Amino acid sequence: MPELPEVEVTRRSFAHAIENATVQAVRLGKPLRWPLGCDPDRLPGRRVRSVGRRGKYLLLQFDQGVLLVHLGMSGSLRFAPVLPAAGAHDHFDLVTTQGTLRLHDPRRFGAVVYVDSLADPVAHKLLGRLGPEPLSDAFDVTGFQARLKRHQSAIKSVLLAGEAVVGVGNIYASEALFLAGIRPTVAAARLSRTRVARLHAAIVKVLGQAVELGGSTLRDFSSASGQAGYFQLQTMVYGRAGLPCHVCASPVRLIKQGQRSTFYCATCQKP
DNA sequence: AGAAAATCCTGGTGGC
DNA sequence: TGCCACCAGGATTTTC
Repeated sequence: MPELPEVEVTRRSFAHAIENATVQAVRLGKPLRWPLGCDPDRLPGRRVRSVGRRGKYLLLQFDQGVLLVHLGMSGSLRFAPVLPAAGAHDHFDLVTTQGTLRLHDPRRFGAVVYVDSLADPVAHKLLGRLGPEPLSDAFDVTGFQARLKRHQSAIKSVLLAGEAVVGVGNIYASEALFLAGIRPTVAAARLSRTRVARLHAAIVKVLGQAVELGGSTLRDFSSASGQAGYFQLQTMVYGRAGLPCHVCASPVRLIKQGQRSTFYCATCQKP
């Protein structure tokens, strides 16, 4: 399940290789979350300028227009000079002079959307409400606390919503809250400045570390070059319900928050 | 208005 | 072994 680190690892794994390539063809498979938003025949001839990222969206910047790619829950990208024939779950191919970029996504929660520019209303609808990037200077304690103050709901749910900070998904939300010693059920607005600072540091640390380690393979994540990630070897609480906490040995608890699983240690994480 | 629930989808798993 | 109910979850849409 790709969260920000997986998306960033994917970006780094093919950004350089696809830069300056010219699009030759587009192949569409089954429908994804949203329609492409343009006639696929408009894309051949365009040149790939760069591959950026905003939250969990990859941004393929052409000399004219931008392709937004979201991996959803089960999506992964491959980029190689030659790829085998498309399988049942390969729903998008961008064939270029330097290789083919392919989206493989069994559950089809992912999306590939074309916009003429990031100022386009469609792009604004998808990207406009996103909070600051956690691994950039735009993510600071003061601003983070100000945004948390606006939400009375549980801090775990607020992190997932992506308005206070973008890119923290279900796995890393549990992990960051454990690192910060904060109970996931605490109302976001009630966190003290000290605890917000701890959470801020924890998010930066856990996401940064996950990027360094190549993302998570809790399901079957691999980068666009096929390299698996290693983060799953080091989760402190996620997926460890009933197992002893690595710090204090009390059993890790599992609760549901907004239909999502949350893992925490009742001893290490204070309400 | 803000928060919770429903929704999309399919592979994997556990029970019988 | 087969069948089935159920779970996983990002982000939008709908309901409360």
